[in-house]
Amino acid sequence: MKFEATTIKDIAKALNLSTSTVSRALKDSHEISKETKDRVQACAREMHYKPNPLAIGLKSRKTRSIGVIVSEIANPFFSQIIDGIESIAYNKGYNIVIAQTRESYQRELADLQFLASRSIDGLLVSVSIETNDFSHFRQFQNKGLPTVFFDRTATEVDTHAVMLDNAKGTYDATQHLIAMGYKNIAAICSAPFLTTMQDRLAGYRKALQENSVAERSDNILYCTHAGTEEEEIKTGLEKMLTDKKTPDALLCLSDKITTGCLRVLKAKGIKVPDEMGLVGFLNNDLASLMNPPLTVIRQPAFEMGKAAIELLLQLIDSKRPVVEFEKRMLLPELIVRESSRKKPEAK
Amino acid sequence: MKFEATTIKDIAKALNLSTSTVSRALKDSHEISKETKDRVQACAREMHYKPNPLAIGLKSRKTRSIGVIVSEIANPFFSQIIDGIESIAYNKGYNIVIAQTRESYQRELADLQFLASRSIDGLLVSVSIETNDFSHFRQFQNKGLPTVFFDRTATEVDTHAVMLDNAKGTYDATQHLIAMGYKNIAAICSAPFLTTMQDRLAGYRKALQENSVAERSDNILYCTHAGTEEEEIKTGLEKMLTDKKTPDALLCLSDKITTGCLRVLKAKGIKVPDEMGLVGFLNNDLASLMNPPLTVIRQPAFEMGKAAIELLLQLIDSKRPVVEFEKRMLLPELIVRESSRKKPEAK
DNA sequence: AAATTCTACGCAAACGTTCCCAAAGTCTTT
DNA sequence: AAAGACTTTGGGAACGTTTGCGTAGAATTT
Repeated sequence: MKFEATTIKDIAKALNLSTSTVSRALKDSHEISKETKDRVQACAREMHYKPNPLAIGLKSRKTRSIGVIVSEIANPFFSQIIDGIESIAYNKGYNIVIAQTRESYQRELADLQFLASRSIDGLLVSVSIETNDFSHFRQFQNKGLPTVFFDRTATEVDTHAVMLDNAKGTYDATQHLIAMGYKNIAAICSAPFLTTMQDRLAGYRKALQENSVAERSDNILYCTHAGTEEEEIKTGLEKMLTDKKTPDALLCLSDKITTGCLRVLKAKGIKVPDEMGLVGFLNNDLASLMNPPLTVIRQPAFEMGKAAIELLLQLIDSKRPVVEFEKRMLLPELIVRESSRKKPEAK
Repeated sequence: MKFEATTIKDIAKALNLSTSTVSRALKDSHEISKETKDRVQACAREMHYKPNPLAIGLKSRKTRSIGVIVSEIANPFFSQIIDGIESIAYNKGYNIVIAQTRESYQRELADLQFLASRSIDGLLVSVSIETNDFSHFRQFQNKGLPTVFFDRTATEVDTHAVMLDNAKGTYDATQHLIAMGYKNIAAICSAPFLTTMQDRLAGYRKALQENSVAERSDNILYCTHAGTEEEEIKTGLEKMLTDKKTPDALLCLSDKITTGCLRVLKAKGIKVPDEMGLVGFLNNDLASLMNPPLTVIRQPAFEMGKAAIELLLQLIDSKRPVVEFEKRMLLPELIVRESSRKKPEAK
């Protein structure tokens, strides 16, 4: 029952040739006669010969597979990115090996070890929320593992990266909210370590400043668990709402925060947008069908995945060590819907 | 710059031993003295030795990686399944290699070739919508590739499978709609080849029969592209709606159909549930936040992924050829919300 | 003291490729 | 006609492991 694949040796034996000749004939080498090539190739087809990638990998030290580390596969944002990665990988004959950290630094460490020991040709990673030390990536990169970061990047590691223009995303959204008449906009963040969060906050602040709105520190809420714990959002929000100066709009700085906030508001019977405006990051096609239809900052996730693997392949294929690294910046899209409807002039 | 990993040979040289001794010491063989083992293991740790999986794979014909073929990575239902698969794979030291078909039979063929030639230890697959010939899977299975189907199974291939009790899902949903006062329930399907669709239709029919509701053939709409083409749903639905006997509720037999229908209804200004009840398959956490909150048939996707890989590992680990195959049936969950609210007694 | 068994290790083949180096044959050049 | 240059093929090492078999020496048995 055990299946024995046909090898180059089998072909050699069948045709009374040496393995080297067969190997060369198979790759259409110029130093093999047309006649022999034809015979070999015909025989290979007939015997359903498939090269053994392990043997090739062992010999060439290339595996034509790349590792991908994300925090959560089931998060639509990340699965859209993986979709983009796969679409390029498939065309280039690479396959992708996936690992998820579930936002744990320890898991990230383990995943990296695991993948790297599996001899991948390159690595694509979006760091976990817990991670604030990036030396493990630097270490593997120095050992010769081509690495590209996407979405959440590691500042301390010098390599290609693809990210959103996060500041622009929140800047546009905040400008929009202000234009719609919202006066007191709270920003709900996840973990402060993430460069994405820092940039998003910066965009928010810039827009406030440009409109001469004073920033209020109690208008910034950190939910360190990235909304994994809805409880965290709930208590944070409750505190904010019982405050004297309750915000009139929420700017949610990540996908999970956005849906988490909406859930909490709904549970507390707070009407969006009548009692509270809402804009947030969200990469879910269902945003337009929600109640209310959500104004979202949408990331070009698919394109981000494509860009990341393109940069990685470029790194892998480059003959000489790459020293100039590219930070590719993608533009967010503000999709305006009901949840940030113009405020009726409050008396 | 090129990184050279330390090998067993390096350790052997450093300690003046043979590679066989090192190899055996590393795996704690009884025929190596305690003393030597300690020395070898210490040295291995010190030199950061990592076994080369390609070499091991070449020797053992095992790679500790399994292939996964789904139609769309970015579909939340599938990414939840992949999440489940990964969670088990990680613990067992397997990694997962992912390919997507985008519902194309040709891609499925190519993906299978691609993955199988990559020497995976086993395969997990949910067939594409276009597929109605399963011989390619049978062929690889016969060659010794352990295969397990999930969600969309291949009837003609004799192996383990994990699926939803699809008939129960639609049966429960239809019963529910009838109980809520809906009299004329249309079923919106995707491709008729899929066993899932056939089973779902059967559940719908069974419920109709048990309630002595005559089935009307013009109440069944096939959207062969699985809602990839929203246009298809739209024209199909329009035809249905201009009919004399317009349905008063829609039963959507797949995730994409569900959201597609809702989108079309919304565009046409048809109010759900007041003018049209709606129940459908949907594995998206946002269903409760939608307008209206959707009554959905939810599949235990994460568990499905776990079950699938458990069965696969069982197949891989079994010493003797497995002849008894298990069809594991998971239960759907009907989550009742607003979109199937009780009908006010018409006139 | 010889024969036997153990213990602890080394040798070398094998997994399926690739590729450097020869070598045999043909063809061209002087 | 001899020398060189191609053309086409084969031999065999190497990639990093594992593993069957062999063996030297020690320990045990007769």
